[in-house]
Amino acid sequence: MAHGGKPRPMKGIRQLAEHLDISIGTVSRALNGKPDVNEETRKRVLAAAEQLGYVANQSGRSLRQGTTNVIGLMIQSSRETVENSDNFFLTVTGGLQSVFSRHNLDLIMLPCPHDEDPYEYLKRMVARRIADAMIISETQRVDKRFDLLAKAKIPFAALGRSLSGAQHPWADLDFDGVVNCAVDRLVAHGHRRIAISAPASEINLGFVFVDGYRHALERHGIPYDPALVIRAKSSEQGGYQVGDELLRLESRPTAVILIYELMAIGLYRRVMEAGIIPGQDIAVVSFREAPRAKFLQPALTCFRTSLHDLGVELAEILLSSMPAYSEEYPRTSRQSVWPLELIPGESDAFQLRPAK
Amino acid sequence: MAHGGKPRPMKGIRQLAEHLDISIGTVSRALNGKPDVNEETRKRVLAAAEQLGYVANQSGRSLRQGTTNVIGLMIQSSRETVENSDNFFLTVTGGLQSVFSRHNLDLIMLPCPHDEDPYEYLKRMVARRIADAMIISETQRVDKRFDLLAKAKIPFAALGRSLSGAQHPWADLDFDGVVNCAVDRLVAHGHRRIAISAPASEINLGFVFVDGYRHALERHGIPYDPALVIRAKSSEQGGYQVGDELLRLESRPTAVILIYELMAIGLYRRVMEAGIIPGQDIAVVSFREAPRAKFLQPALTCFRTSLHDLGVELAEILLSSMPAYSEEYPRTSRQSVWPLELIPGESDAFQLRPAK
DNA sequence: ACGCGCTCCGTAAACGTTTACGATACTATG
DNA sequence: CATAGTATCGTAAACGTTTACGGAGCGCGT
Repeated sequence: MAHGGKPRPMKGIRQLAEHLDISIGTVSRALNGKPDVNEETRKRVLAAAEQLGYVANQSGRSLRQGTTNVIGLMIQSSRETVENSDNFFLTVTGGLQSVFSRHNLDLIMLPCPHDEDPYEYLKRMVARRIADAMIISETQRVDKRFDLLAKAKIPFAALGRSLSGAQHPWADLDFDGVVNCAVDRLVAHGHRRIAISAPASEINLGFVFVDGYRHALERHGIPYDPALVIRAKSSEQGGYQVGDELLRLESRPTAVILIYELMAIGLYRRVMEAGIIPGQDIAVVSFREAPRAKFLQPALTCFRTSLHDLGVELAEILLSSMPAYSEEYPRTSRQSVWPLELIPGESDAFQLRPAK
Repeated sequence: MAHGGKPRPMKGIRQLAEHLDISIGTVSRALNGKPDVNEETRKRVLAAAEQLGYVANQSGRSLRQGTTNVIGLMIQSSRETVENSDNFFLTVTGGLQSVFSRHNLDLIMLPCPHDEDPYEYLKRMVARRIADAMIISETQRVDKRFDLLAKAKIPFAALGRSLSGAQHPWADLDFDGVVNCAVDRLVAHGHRRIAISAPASEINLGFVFVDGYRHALERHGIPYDPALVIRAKSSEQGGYQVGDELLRLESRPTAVILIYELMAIGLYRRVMEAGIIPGQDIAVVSFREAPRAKFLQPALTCFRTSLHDLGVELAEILLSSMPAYSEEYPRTSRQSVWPLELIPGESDAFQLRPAK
């Protein structure tokens, strides 16, 4: 019988067992839904735990069963990211959690400090066994983190495709599709000289984007001109810089593909300073709609997708490669390119005059 | 002697001890910098640990000493946040980490899912003892989380001031100062009818901002008109909406104070659609410079601060309220208002004609 | 009466650390 | 030489769980 104890915080499963006059083994089994426990006593245990606010100590639990029920999402708060990701991660995180929460898995974000090597940071986190599985982002062209995780035998998936080594699980946006669609569209409007902006080529994204661009051009029999590839930051500032570079080119392109919509703000500004009007003198198409640039004039033609759903996809890919959940998420492939939808605007709506 | 073992991953401190032919107690003491261990053996232990890649299992450690060496930063990825915080958190996080890392404390971000009650989420995290201390953000006017943390006796600090209950530790931006400065400036330019935008008043920020605004007006003998307080989201969209509301007012304000710089993009757009030119027909001043709006025309008068340094301040406040670190961070006050710097632009640079 | 299977529960051993305590060897002191 | 003090280390007990194992009670068929 309860000896008048008020619901003060529990000290452990032992107290809860004493309170109920049963053994701690039974209490544990009752709480964890094990089969060999009377339904009657299970109810009593659950009720008492609820009332006394008992929650199993995570350290004890993980120590015993070697599992933390936590998924880690590593992000680099690099200057680049901080400036351009405009809550990319928070949005994807929502999708991830909607899946993980079904399995009582908690997601934590692990922000790697600016001044620490991402590899060392991840190594530390892995060694501490802070999470059962890891999601890494902002993958580099060659990224040692893949080997680290593989060697440590910890399940993982990448947000952003991997080119390094084996067939690691990842989900990524369909850069190829976007670039293909953009080039097709521009060519159909009469453009032949099409510039493109991309981040540094060590970053996977920077490589893949330009690669797709080159192939798309080839399909149309347009020669690839490296001078038209402009490396810039994915920010308004970067867009301004892209504008600068465009104006500096001897034979100015008639169209430009941006990798990040915010850049359009800076680009518009720069070219308009030079008396060039977007959507009239130069066509602009951009990847990945940010809600930011909605107010641009003329309206920007861009590609949109649900980052939330991308998170869902990535979560399922990760779970499918975790032994404890793999049978629940059977997959034929653990790589996924996520489609985007074209949002036509006015910024590329004009037909180029055939006259040079 | 090492019996030819290649540096494969360690299984525990026991193996490391066997490898070195000393007891696990000594190994533990050596690794943790305890005094009663020979400097010679300490070196050997450290070297072996480094070579074999041994890192103490966090679960075992926390179980024993009841501490995790982790600080949790809870964020709500609410729609509001996702849309407007533009990496506010990631930037502050950098400052937090720069302090925590000096004490081998790791920061993890705990994103509360949209569909979960923040209070319940925090309760779960606290019960799991996932972190030694907590930082909460986006505090509400009355926020039960403060009581929860206080009752659980877990050290915490808030990013955003608290109005609920006792004197909890927090750091926050100096909204009062900003609003005062903005109103002073506008009044000096001849404005008397000044509108302001703010988020919903349940959010502390929404309340504090408007409160400061009212007091500033009173100082100048200008009556407070509730109709001039426009509640809107802190996004371009919200700015557009603010423009709408302004145009709808019978006696149109000659100036407006925005709470978030991005809103200016939408606001500019809306009022210009109505033929009203910012910085000429209406004065605009905004709080908290986002790097986003740098390209606005006319340049926006706004207030800037270092969110990184705000993070540093917040970290020190938190540590000062943790018994293990308090002597290292002595403070007279655990509440801190963080100053901002005025960045004059052209958007409020005109003198209002005295004629009505 | 006996054995068997089933349901339910208690016991105790792990999991990997840290740390209080005691043991040992050595040095200094009388 | 005896003793006290110091430096260094080993031993074992915790920390809070989960879970393999076995035991008690019961019903049932032979």
